[in-house]
Amino acid sequence: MGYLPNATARALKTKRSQNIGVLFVDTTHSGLKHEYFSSILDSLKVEAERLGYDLTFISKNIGKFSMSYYEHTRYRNCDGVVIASVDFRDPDIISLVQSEIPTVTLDYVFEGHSAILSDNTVGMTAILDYVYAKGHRDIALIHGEDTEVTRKRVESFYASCARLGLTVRPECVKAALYHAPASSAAATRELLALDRRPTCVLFPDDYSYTGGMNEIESRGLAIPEDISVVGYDGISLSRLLRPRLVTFKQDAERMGREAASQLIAEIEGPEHVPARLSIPGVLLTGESVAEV
Amino acid sequence: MGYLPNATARALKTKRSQNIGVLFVDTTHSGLKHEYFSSILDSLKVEAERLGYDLTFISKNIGKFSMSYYEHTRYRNCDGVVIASVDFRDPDIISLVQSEIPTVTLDYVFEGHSAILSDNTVGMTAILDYVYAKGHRDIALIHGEDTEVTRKRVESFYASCARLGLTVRPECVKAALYHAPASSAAATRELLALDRRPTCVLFPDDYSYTGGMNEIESRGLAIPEDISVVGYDGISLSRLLRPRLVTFKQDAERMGREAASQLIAEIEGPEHVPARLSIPGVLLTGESVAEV
DNA sequence: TTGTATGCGTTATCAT
DNA sequence: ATGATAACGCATACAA
Repeated sequence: MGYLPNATARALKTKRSQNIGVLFVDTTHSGLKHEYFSSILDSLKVEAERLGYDLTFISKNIGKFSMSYYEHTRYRNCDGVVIASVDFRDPDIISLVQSEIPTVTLDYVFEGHSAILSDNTVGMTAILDYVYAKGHRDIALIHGEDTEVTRKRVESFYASCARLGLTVRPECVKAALYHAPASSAAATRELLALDRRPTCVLFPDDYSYTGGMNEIESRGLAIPEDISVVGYDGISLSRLLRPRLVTFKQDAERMGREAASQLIAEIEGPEHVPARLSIPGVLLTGESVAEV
Repeated sequence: MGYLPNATARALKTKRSQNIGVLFVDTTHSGLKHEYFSSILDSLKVEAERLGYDLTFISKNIGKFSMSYYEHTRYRNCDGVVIASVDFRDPDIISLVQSEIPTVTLDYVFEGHSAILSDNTVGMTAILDYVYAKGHRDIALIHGEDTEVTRKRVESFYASCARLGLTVRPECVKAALYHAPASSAAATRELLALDRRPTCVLFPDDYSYTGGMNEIESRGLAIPEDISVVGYDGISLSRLLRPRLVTFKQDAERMGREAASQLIAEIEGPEHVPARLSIPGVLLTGESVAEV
């Protein structure tokens, strides 16, 4: 009969807000535009709402006042925080994680805290097995900036090459930035200028690949006839490019869902033990890798 | 010295939460994955935070309890709500807008309330002028589901054709769904089956176009040699497809920013008069429209 | 079972 | 100016 509960008053009393903080920092100002992250956010939202929680974005600055993430989380009384797409070495992030507030990180592990991980080791292994089976023996890698994800993929790249008996030429491993086509374009330019061109190039992600794609095509080279390429992420773009891009699809939808349920389990049952979930992906084939 | 303000207690006292509700309902479960909307959300977030407000998602159900949008907004004590990507004829939306809570809608006008509008009339006009200049006289339109945006575009399509002296064949205007490649694929199939094939097809949006693209290519037809195509939105995908898609870019970044500043102006100054902002876009050219 | 006081952390008001 | 106090709306603990 017209009565409306008031979450504010309830939260003040119970110390529980039924509200989850979300940390999506647009490092490169592409946080939410990256389909991998927007998919995670989407499923995170759906699952959190299903379990009775709302989502609030947590930022460093609220107006003129600058707060730490921890302070902002406390300020908003969030019961827990999902941390994704940030610099995990930021002391501010570290102190949030080490506080009393339950946290779940995506694609990064803090010892003793829950983490949802895309299996980058398996992903890179699957890619190398695929291109090896296609006959490639001289494979270049363009990797993203130095993060835990990158380290996993690079390690797996070297390990797989060793297992397959491939020698990796140092000049064929280039550093670039994630989700930045121009950066991968520059790395591609260097690879194409080598005396002996690799037969296949692995890109940091599907979107970055488009920078390399333009670079290759503008030189009059054909994909995959002249050079083979592989992406990472498996976003819808990879299905729409021609030739269709071989890539490793990360199950972003499941990652968001698991992050929500894991965090809420921790909020509601403090005895709940932190878990480390590795979410499997799947190799998507296409026409971007030639048989050699 | 370790003192932390508590937004909950402050909100309880002041009736102001410095928190803005966001309504992004995944009608087709693609809400946040649509680059147009994720761009809006991104810039909305940045601007709101700059002005000292946080963002909380508002949904219909919070756990087992089902609430109206209005109830949910009150429950969370939101100072205002940004409404995007929803069914604006939903009575629940209408009662939220008609309540005492300040609202700003995107791409829809409620009389007496603020709205941020992408200029669909100008967009469609620009497209028709462009394809007319390229020599096309037999143009087909695949439009999205019945919304205000669609109505604007369809009206502008007919008006532009009339102005240019083009006759529109009824069988060349097809209904499909936004952001649903399969739906546009079906419409494309019907158009291709016509005795007299139109020389140019306008799609509901860039992403939907990919459904039509596959349909056209699978018939062995070439774009734009056999048939010309135009998208809408100007998302990054449109710059990456080959041939590059002619499309009308909506300034999503500015729309999000204006929505935030407009809503906050209204929250902070109740005397603030509701505004109707039309945000201009720009035609992006490509190679998807042939000279005929 | 049903009802009534107390306090959560703020801000605003009032008296000093 | 400075400091004490009531009230915001709810949940909880306790009394009836």
